[in-house]
Amino acid sequence: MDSMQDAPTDGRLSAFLGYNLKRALSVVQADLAQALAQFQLRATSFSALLIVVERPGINQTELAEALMIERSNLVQIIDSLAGRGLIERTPFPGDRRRHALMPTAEGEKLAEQARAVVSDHEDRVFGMLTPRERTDLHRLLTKVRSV
Amino acid sequence: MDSMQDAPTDGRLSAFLGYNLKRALSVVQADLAQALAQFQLRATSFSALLIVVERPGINQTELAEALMIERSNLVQIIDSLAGRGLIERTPFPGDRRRHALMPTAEGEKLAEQARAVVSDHEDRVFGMLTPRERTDLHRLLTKVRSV
DNA sequence: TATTGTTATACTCTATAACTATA
DNA sequence: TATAGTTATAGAGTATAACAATA
Repeated sequence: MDSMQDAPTDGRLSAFLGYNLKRALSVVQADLAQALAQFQLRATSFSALLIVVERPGINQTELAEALMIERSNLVQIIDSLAGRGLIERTPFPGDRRRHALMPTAEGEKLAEQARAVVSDHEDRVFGMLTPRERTDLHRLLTKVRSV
Repeated sequence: MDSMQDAPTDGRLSAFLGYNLKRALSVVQADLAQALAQFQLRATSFSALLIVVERPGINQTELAEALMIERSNLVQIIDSLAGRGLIERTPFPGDRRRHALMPTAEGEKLAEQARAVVSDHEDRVFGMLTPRERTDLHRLLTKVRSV
């Protein structure tokens, strides 16, 4: 059969989708980390910044839910972004427990620059896929993640 | 257009393939960890055991390369599997620096049981995909991971 | 009583440097 | 000099419990 694959060094593990998912992600993450280093952003702080720019006024509980991380682990990420003047914790109208997270002008500018760099990164690491394959992969991953 | 998606709470982040890759993997990993808990195996120790069963006599450097992890981080994984009598470090013929890793009978048995459980796990987390979609996803991930 | 943000803590995963014994 | 296995360590990611302020 010409659908036989060359035996990879990780053998039948390669038959598992989950294993290939992990190996693919590790390739992508390594390139992304390098791409974001110039902005001193990690993957999660980039994601957090992007959402604050897109949904100004969001609070930390909502942001943690959107990113699917713990509230407690978000604190230091917000601390870092706020410390660099990229976002601000402002009073939340009508509820003094909450902080309305707002991007600064500088934060919006950096978010846009970083977004372009991440777009280039995606073209790089997914460049071996045809446009059709990329939309297929996107659709399949979306299905899996929303189980 | 009916290809419009409902706006997800993570907004335009969802347009990035890498982000969906990460979210999909986190769903898969959570289910896998639960599935392997009954064997007191983690994802990586399961993978290591499977490869030793498949490639008896492999040494630690080769195993680390096959799993794409650091040799140093493999040591405790091997310690744990060996401590449970699932594999053994045996003398490597002709080179006393190396260990030839060999599965025990019990190790082979557990590997087979765990493999079946992981197969069920994959049917569970990828069950919303058609067989065709699953092979498509496998092919696309293999392309990405081998960049 | 419940929620928001926060602190502290612990566990896993990952990466690097340095050591030993062997080659 | 180089390689295989090992130890120690530090950074990052992740999860849980508990607290103060506020609702």
